[in-house]
Amino acid sequence: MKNADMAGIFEQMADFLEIRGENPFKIRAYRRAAQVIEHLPREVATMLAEGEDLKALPGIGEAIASKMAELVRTGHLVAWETLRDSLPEGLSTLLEIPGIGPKTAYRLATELGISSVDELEQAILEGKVAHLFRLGDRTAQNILHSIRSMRRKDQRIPLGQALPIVEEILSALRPLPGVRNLVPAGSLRRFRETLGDIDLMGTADNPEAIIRSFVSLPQVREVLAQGPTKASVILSGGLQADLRMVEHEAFGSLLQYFTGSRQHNIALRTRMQKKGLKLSEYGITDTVTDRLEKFSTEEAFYARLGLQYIPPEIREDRGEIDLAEKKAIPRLVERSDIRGDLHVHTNWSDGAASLEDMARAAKALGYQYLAITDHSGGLGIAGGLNEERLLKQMQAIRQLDERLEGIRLLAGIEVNILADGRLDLPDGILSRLDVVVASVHSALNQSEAKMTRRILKALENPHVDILAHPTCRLIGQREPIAVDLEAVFQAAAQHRKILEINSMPDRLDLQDISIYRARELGVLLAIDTDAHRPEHFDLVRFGIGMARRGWCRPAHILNCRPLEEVLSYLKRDEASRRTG
DNA sequence: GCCGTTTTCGGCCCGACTGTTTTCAGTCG
Repeated sequence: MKNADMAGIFEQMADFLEIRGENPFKIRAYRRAAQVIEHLPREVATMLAEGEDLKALPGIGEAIASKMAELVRTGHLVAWETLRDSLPEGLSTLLEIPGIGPKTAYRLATELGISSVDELEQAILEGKVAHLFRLGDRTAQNILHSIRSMRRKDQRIPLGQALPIVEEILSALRPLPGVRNLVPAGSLRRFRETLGDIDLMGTADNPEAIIRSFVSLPQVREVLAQGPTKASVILSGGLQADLRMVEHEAFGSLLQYFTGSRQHNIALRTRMQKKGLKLSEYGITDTVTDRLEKFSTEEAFYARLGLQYIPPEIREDRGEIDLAEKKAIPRLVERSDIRGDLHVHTNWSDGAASLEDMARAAKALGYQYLAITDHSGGLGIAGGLNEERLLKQMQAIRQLDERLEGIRLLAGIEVNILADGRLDLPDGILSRLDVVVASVHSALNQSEAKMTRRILKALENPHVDILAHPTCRLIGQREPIAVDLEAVFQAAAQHRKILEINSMPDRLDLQDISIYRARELGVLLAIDTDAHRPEHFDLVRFGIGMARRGWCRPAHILNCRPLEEVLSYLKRDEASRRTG
């Protein structure tokens, strides 16, 4: 049983209990547990096998810990099955419709016998829903509307698709007269890999005018709601975007509130409640004097709570509040820490730009070094390099490197890991390169055991330096390969290999919780772009976002180190392999 | 169901909006 499945079951437990009108705090406990499990950096099954006490996890007590153990041991949860069987069928499906909560779902199921979205649609059209007590025609039409818009769009979209849209909107609104602040909040600001909607926050002298401009942007397909300080719209891609404007003085608490995460805010408010402080988007209220204090910046807001500033990417209620109290939040990696890129392509293989163009683009960014790592040729990847062409390219790289001032070019390769774990270039030529990036591009459907052996074998090769996009996932398109990541991390730590954080927005691979775990195990990481054209260098911000979500400091990232240290790491690595 | 520098029992985050209502339940973020 994987963590994601287990989290799903506890989430459903919460839904079922809510439908049955159980204690709301019990329900919340199950939801919290589901969140915690979903974001664990290790599999629960592994933790149990190693004799760890699940009750040590936040939000997990006696009852839920034993249910988790039951799931791992038997693959079943009797309590969940009993609950499910006690309720009408199809309730979970109805709950997925926005605007339908547990109460409404239960009444639709029991009073009208509805068990699917199609049946619900039919019932609305026949006017049955509008006749239920406390549900009028208006509500019925709204439900119908959400059913139809739900069918139109896929739920969450990748960060990389959303960000350009957001930036377009921001650059249209920011120059308007009177605008003082305008920024994204929500999961976008926290750099979550997918988004359900877009939240924008702002302050302006004339908020209503900004709202009006927002709803009349060309990207807006439909206006869901529009008031003097808030509007919700559907963009042409089907994505929902909300804009909220507040007074300048309250911007800090607004931004904090809507950046979330929900779990972080709940933890924060619970804690401050005990100190007599009530937190909201308007500010902080002293519950004794009932006086509201406003904050124009997030920094001031956290400071008033006696906390160090907490970067948005780690606001997930995973211990950051305790650390902020002790002023011990780590200094997370930033873009300005990045000194080079160790995985890029050129038109020698499937890239779009020449060696020189890529090199100059990297230099323009102030990078100290750039590794050229085109594809190896064995597997039909467009223009992959065979041994002969690789030798020619090495020569071209060395020549260009001599000619170019201010940046060091490293000769490398992205070599395929074949189905049996061998590489598709011989050791002889790999040993002459500055850096060897290895990755899986074929036979993606292997069993977990086979795939794990395959990758471990590649990591045992003394010439391999970096394992690129370790799970091979494409967000929303291709599932990650089946692989025992814990074993990969341990092998990487043992052989002192580097794991990649691939910045391509549709990859983001490793993902945040894996980065967290790899770092914990002492694995060195590299934030690479896998750039295929100069503009791709900018994508590094996505990799940085992931690394920050994994609590990485610059010390955890190889390409935050200066050239000499990178070279000596790669070389020392080789020396240690020879002796070992 | 979880949790504890007020507590092993008695609490548990906060506010807005909507639609249906003459005071509020349900849903959402």
